[in-house]
Parts: sequence; C-alpha cells; structure tokens
Amino acid sequence: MAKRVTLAEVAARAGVSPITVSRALRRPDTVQPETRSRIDAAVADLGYVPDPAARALATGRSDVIGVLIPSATNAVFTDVLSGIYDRLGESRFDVQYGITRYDPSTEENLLGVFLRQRPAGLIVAGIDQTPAARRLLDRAGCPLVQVMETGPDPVDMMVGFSHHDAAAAATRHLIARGYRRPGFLGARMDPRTQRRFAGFRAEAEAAGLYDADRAETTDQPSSVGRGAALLRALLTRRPDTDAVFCNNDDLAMGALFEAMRMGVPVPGALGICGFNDLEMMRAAEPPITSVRTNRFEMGARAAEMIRARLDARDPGPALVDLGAEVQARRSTDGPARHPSAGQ
Amino acid sequence: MAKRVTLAEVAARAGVSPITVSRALRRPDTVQPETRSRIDAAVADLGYVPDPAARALATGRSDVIGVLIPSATNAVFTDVLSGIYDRLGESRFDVQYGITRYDPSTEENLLGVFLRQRPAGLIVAGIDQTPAARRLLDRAGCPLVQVMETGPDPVDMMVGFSHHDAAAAATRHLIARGYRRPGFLGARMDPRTQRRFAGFRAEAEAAGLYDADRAETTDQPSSVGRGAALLRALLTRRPDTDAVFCNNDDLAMGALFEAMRMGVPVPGALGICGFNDLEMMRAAEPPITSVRTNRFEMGARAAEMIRARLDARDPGPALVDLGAEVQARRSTDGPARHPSAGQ
DNA sequence: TTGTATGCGTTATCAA
DNA sequence: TTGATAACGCATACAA
Repeated sequence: MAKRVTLAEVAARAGVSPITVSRALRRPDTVQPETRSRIDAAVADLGYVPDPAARALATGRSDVIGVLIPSATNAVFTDVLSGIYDRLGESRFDVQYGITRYDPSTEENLLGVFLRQRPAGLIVAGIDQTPAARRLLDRAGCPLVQVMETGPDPVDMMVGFSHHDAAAAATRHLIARGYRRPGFLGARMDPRTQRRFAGFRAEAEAAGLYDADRAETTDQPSSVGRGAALLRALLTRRPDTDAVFCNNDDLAMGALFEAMRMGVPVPGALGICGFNDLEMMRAAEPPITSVRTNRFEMGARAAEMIRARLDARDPGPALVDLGAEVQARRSTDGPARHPSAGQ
Repeated sequence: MAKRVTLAEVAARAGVSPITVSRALRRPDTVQPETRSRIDAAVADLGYVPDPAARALATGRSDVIGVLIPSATNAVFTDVLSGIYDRLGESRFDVQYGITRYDPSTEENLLGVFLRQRPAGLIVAGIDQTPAARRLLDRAGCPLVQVMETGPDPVDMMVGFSHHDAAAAATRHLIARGYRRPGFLGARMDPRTQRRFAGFRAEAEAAGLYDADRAETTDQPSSVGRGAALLRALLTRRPDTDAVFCNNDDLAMGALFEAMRMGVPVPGALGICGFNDLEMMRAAEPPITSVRTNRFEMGARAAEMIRARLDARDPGPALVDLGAEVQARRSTDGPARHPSAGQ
C-alpha cells in the first residue's frame, strides 16, 4: 500500500507553501510562471494526485456527477449512459450511477446517497419523481438534467422528447399504410409507457379506429418472450387485428417470432411496429419498423449542459427536444390486397 | 441549500460527545442502550446523515466499490452489474462504474481514478490487464474480484468460467448433433473471444472437422447486423458449411435472420449456436441453442465475496468457477436426412 | 462505557 | 504574488 503523496510534500520539494501548490494546480494563471514550473516539476517527480475526499471536505463539493436510471440492463438506458460517458469520460468528473429498478422509493434513497456527496451535477431519467424526490431535487444545489422525456415544469434542465407524440406518429404511420384494426402491446406499463399508450390511443381515436379490446398489456417487465405471449393472447382474443404498435423493440421482436410460429404473414396479415429502433430491428427478417429515439445524443447533451454550467459557460436552452422519427421498414408495408392470400 | 447537520450537533442535542455518537452509529453494541436511544432520537430529529468525504478523509478509506467493465451497452456486462447491484444496492457501499471500452489504457486510467479514492473494494472484468494495470491492482490494498472468466494467477479473488471450455462444449454439441462442417462467426475478437475461438478450434480439430477457412471474423463490434453479414460472407465462400458457432447471441440472431433471407433452412441445412443465452434466444423461431453463462450470479458472488472480506467473514474459495451449460434448442436439431428436402 | 486530543489533505480567508 | 491560520466533519489512539 503506497503511502499517499500530499500537497505538503510537493510544497516542501518546490520550496513554497502548500496553498501555493494548490493554487498552481487549480488556477495556474494566479502564480508566477517560474514558481509554477518548479511546482509542476515537483508534482511530476513525486507523482502527486489530489485526494478527492480531502478536496470534497474542504470545498463542500465533490467531482461526482450522479446518474439515476431505472435499469442497467435495458438497452434504452445503457445507450444514454454511453452518451454521458462519451462527454464525461475524459473530464475531471467521476460518473456514479444509481439504478432505481423503476421503484420510486429506491429513487428517493439513491437521491439521498448522491446528495450527501454534494455532487457536481445530477442526471436523472424521467419526469415522474415522487413529491419527496422532487423536493430533494429542488434543493440539490447543483446543475440537474432530466433526460428521456420532455414535459412541463422542469426542475432545472431537460433533454428528451415527447413519448406521447412519438407513439402518435407511429400510429399515424400504421394507419397511413392501410392498417385499420391496430392493437397495442405493452409491458411494464410505467409512466413513460402509459404516455406512449395514450399517444397510440389518441391517434387511433382520431381516426375512428380505436378499440380498447385490442390493447394487450402486462405489468411484468418486457422481454422478447413477453412480446410473443402478448401477441398470441391478442390474436387469440381478436384474430382480426391487423397491426400492433409495440411498447418497445423487444416486444416487437417477440411479436414477429410469434407471428412466424402462428403462420401469420408480416406485413401482409399483420403489421408490426416497435419503439426505440434498436440495432436489431434493421437486421431482422423482415426488417421491423420502429421509432428512432436519440438516446446516445440525449446523454451526450445532458452531460454537455452540465459541464457548461459548471464551467460557467452558456448551456444553451434549458429544454431540449430531440424528437423521434418513425423508421419505416418492411414489417409495416401494409396489409395484403387479398387477405386470404396470406394464408 | 440546507446546511449540513454534523455529528457535533447531534452530540449536543443528545448530551454526549461527538465520538460517542460516531460509535453509536458504527458499532451500536459498544454504547450503553440508554445513551444509544438518546442518540438515535437526536439523529432522527435532526435528520443527520454522515458526510462520506469526511469519513473517507479520516479513515483513509471510502465506501466506494469500483467496477470496471468494457462496455455498458453489452447485455453480458449489464447482467453482471445487475448481480452486483442486487447484493450491494442496499448496503452502505456506493457502487461506481468505469467503462474501459475494451481499451487497456483507458482501463489503466480508470483504475487510477478509482484507486485514488481508496475504494473499499474493486471488481474488474477479465484477466487481460496490462502489466501496468496489474501492478496497480497488486497494490490496490482492498478486496478485489476478477469476474467473467477464470484463469491462472488471480490478483486476489476470481469468479467466472472457462470461455475455452464453454466454447468447446458448444462445439461438441454441434458435432454430436451430426453437423460435420462447422464454422465460426466472430466479432470484436478481444481476448475472451479469442479464447472461445480457441475452444471451438480445439474441439473441431479433435474431431478432425476443423477447417480454418470456415472461420469468419472481424474486429468490428458485434451486432445482429454484423452476424447477418458474417454468415452471408461465410456461406458465399463456403456454401457447404452446415453449422455455425457464434461468438455471441447477437451474431447468432443475425445469422438466423440471414439464413431466412437466403432461404437456408435452420436447423436442417444450417445449425446455429450462440453464446451467453440471452433471453431472446429462447423466444426466437426457431429457438436458438446457446451457452448459458451465469452472468447475474457472477456479479452477485463477486459482490458477496467482497462484502464478506470487508466484514471479516469467510469469503469462501478465492476462485469460483460458475461453469457454463449448453442450452440445446431447435436451431441445432441436426442436419436434415435428405439435404435437398430442405429447399 | 465514555471522553480528550489530534490528525486526515485540502481550500477559504485574510494578511503580508 | 505568496503565505499563515483556520476550518471542513469524522475517526483513531489513548486516557479516564
């Protein structure tokens, strides 16, 4: 266990006082060039690295940037993490993650864990914090970005898109392609999912095509297998359903496989649309239509906004809407002219 | 910004000295029950929470458990994270992640970042650290677990499995099912992947069925699309290949889709085996054979071993081999008796 | 069982 | 431009 090199030792070697070394490191322009070079040499010789705990104690601030997401296994969030990491990996900041498991009280706890470290910044997924969590955030005293979603009443900054509108766009796409009996497949049914469902419903109702009986949902986590099960349940109950908008891509992939198993031609007898546009959607056979959400970019922008604020630069607009675009692919090419030909 | 409540204030309210409060919190059995209850009340009244920085400075130890993984988007690692989180989420420890991007020098840097925080424990993926990183690890001065893989010469503790042997088992399975011209699909080709390839090769050679020309690999990251491309390249070059062992499940999924596109029946004309057994393999059509690796369990065990050591409990064996099992599914049911029937 | 003195490595404040 | 002093909040070592 190597003994730690301290500021005092560097100072002794450079023939200055500790505080001067401290200054030379943090604001080089405030010390004479020649003393600075002596100090730099001493730092290099001794291999000095600052102690983050001591710094945090003295300043009342850490270099931790806390990130709160619901799941570490859902590709949706890991892509956001990649974006964050891309902009923060090389910086002086340490990124620390917390996983809420979609559980509001876990989120409150983790917020507490982060806050007591006096983080330099905070990135939290979503806009559905509990009132208690909201109060904590309001008093966080550091730059804060809510990601994944846009909405009213941001705590501080926000970067995301409207899940409602994105789902509505996907539904419009299905209808435009000629599907007339669209259904909805949903798992987990957390608030974001609910808003997507609302977008689907609003659009279908506007077209006079909404049928509550074609919504097949579960509170269970989503998975490919779950998508298969949901589709089978839906088609068993309502065999004439001619398209499904899926809550996410896992469900869509499962729906595709189940359609294969059931001998239901896609897209001729059933159109399938996913959400998030994971890489596999493009590679599937048939390729699956999905809604592209700019997840990496969301993380990257959030990280940049925080850095800008910490460096006292202009972070730009406090609310950034990155939008979402329907990526039309073969799985929603439209119903076959002669439905029976599909068999 | 709420002013921080300190130990001293709690002490004043409880009518004891700060150190007694400190003790009451950390080792309740060392203080009189009645003073303890007074202290507990004061803590609750004031909403006291310890300052991690101050504690770290005083003890020369933080409560951070550092986790180093190559990628945050690869499901293989996120499952390990889930396991770690499962055992550490409720504890007093803060998990902090670092992403190496499969880059050894990034790994060294991150190790430095962690080490200067004097972490309580460290979990690192793999056994392929650079000599410099290895030296850092040797001097980490905290419990350390290498996960994902077993191998000789552990730094401290280790929990994983033999990628070579797991790949060999998968290859044996293909051969046992009757495939005689097996190929290999590989992406990224990092050291772990190389060892899987070596396992495939060793087993194929042992059966006299190895053909170097049936290995289709790329240094690019793996993806479903990449799997499709690799299969097409392989079948174009060597159309008589009758099975593929894929480096991972993404590639296997892509291979399945590409086989569909090419009109190659699976498993009759082509057997497909993946690696990791992600959930989607079971849900595919046909369901895809894969090698189950116990990723969640690896993370969970690693976390437990570290906690045991920190609590001065017996962590059990320093080297844990969790094995890996072939999950046989329809995609490797064996070649069709009459190959032409497959068309 | 509880308390006193002291130190952890850094930075803020004020003075020189 | 540089330095002396005093925190920051907690825990260790030792004493009572």
